[in-house]
Amino acid sequence: MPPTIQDIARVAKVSRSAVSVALGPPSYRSGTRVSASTRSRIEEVARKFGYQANVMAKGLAGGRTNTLGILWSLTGPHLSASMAENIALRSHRHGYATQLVNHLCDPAITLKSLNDFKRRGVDAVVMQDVNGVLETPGITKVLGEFTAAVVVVSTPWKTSINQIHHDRLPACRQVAQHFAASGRRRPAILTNVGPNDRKIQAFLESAAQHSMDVTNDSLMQVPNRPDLSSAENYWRTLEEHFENGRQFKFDAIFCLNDEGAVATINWLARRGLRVPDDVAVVGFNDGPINGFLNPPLASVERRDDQVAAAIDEIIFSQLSQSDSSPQRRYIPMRFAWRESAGGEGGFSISGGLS
Amino acid sequence: MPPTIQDIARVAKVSRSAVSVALGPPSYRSGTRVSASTRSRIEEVARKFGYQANVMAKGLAGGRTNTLGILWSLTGPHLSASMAENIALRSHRHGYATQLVNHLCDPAITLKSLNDFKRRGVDAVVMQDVNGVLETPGITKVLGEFTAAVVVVSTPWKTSINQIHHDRLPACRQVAQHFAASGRRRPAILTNVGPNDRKIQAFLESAAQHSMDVTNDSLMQVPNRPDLSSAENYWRTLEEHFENGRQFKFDAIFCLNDEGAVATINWLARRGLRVPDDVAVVGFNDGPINGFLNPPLASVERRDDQVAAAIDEIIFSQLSQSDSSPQRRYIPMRFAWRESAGGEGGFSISGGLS
DNA sequence: CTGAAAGCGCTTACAG
DNA sequence: CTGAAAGCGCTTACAG
Repeated sequence: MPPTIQDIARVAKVSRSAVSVALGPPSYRSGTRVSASTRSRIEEVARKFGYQANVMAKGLAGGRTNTLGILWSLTGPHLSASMAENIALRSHRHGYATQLVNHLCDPAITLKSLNDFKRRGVDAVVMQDVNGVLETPGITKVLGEFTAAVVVVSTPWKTSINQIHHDRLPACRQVAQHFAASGRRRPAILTNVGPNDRKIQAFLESAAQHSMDVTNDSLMQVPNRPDLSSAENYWRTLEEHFENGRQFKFDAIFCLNDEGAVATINWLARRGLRVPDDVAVVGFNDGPINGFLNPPLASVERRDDQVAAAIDEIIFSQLSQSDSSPQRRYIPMRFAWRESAGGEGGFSISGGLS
Repeated sequence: MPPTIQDIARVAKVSRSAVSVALGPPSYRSGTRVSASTRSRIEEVARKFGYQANVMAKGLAGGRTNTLGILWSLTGPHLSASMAENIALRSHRHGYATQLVNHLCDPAITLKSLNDFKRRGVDAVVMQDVNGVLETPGITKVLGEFTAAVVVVSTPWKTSINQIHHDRLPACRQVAQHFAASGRRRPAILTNVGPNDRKIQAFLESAAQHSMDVTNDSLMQVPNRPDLSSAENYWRTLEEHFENGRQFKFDAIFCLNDEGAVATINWLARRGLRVPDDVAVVGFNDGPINGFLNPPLASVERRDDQVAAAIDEIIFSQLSQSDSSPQRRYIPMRFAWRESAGGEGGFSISGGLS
């Protein structure tokens, strides 16, 4: 029903191959060429017919499908979903469709999805490393089979695959520094362990270095309860931790997501503790309402837009050129001061870091 | 490199067509059949080889690609992104890949994307109607060309395409009823106009019916400022509206998203107005932290999970059977009471609605 | 019940 | 500089 390369060839009075070459990317011109005049004639006819190459045929015959595969963890606080959306939007601007897969941090799903991308002729892949999914055997090999591939990692990875190091640790240290610099003494960090171990360590080490009171109690573990929202989960964790009138002794809490921080502030309020006067609270991810909460919620800014821009740049430059020397980018998250953190903003941004 | 149908055929000592038929869905068996014994032999070989059909070849030859296209508006408050993610996850459970496109509420992009889905062999489509995107000429026709298609609409649509009516209006009326029943007299609704006109009307009409004071001022327009977050935008709108000491006279505000409601509460607090004592506030979308805000934020529950389940059911039943009589579902949003709305919960849910 | 053949719409060597 | 041909890996009539 839609016009094929055959139709264009007939009307333009050339062979099908001429059409293919004329309409394809410069790379098709290898060995074979079409004169500028026939080329523009072909383009004219194609435009008139509204010709769009059949993607499956192109892919099957060895050409590009103009498809980007996105392999992301979309569960949990919604920000990761908006990240995927950002990448998809940029991809479409380049004329690329996107296939979206939630790898759920599962190595088996990850590998299976990458192979599925191959069978589907996906040209390039961007994937997020979570929970060491990249350790999956064979993953480097299959990533290498795509025309372009980028991984977003929280820890540098020892391969030649393009990577963006989206570093959480400097921000964790900044939070500790800010607490110390603004006079807090008894810090705590509230999160689920496993994926967050390095953040926990960075925060607590930095807190200890600044002579704060770091004890075993400073880490309050939030269990994994996928049926609960983060807020609910944090709230219950605090309830369980301090039931039977057990003393709450902290003056600064770092929550590893904003929802949990909101719940924490609420919980503190019901205990008669004020934020930031009695307890400083900092969240993570810096959601768009943080500035309008009461008190405004300090957080860690992800800078996902920068990550998306870097992905865009790497993928589409390698997709258009044949030069594909491995690329590396570094994008650190950073502490975003607001009143809930206590003290003053300028303090930690300049003084605190100097 | 990966095994082809040819390889399987050779080892199983049958023809390629036999393999195709044996491994394909029941529909392939039309006219042609394979004995149970050869079939299981073929399946055995395929399993041993880890055979996965090449999707592009399948699609090109007229078969299914096991791909679902998702055409959604992903901008704005992040909830829509998590909706797309929900659909994608369900799709993968059925062995279907997903192509995600943000149609940005633009008719041209919508039509272009649907055609692109066709060229790519996408089997089924689910799309969200926003801003009357479905009015685009030719859209019914192209939707009909897919094996299955579902649209999610806020107003019933007069075609035979499968549709899910995700109705916002009952919830808007419930909010008005609740305000009236709990003694409020001067309601306002705060939102951008255009896409929300029918919600505004439902709210204000219902408020008037319950003898509240509805005036021209009751609608406070939030301008479209895509560079601002919703919270920021609502805040500024209130500032602009009541600058120069202009009197704030409302005792109940309905904000058409939660972020805006959070900003509104913050703005009221700075004016010395308490929620809900002086002003009742209700948001929209019922985000996961609403219950942990101070005061807990009443809202409108979208029930997106129900919508996703309905999409799943319709799409994949039509994809597996050839029966495809048009389906319709009705899923109303509903008012979710919390303290910011004033009065009492049971009140509006039972008494308020009776 | 099974196999040989044509064809889906492209790309890419390979001759001219 | 251009065209005829083979082939990508499948599905689906169509003969046997």
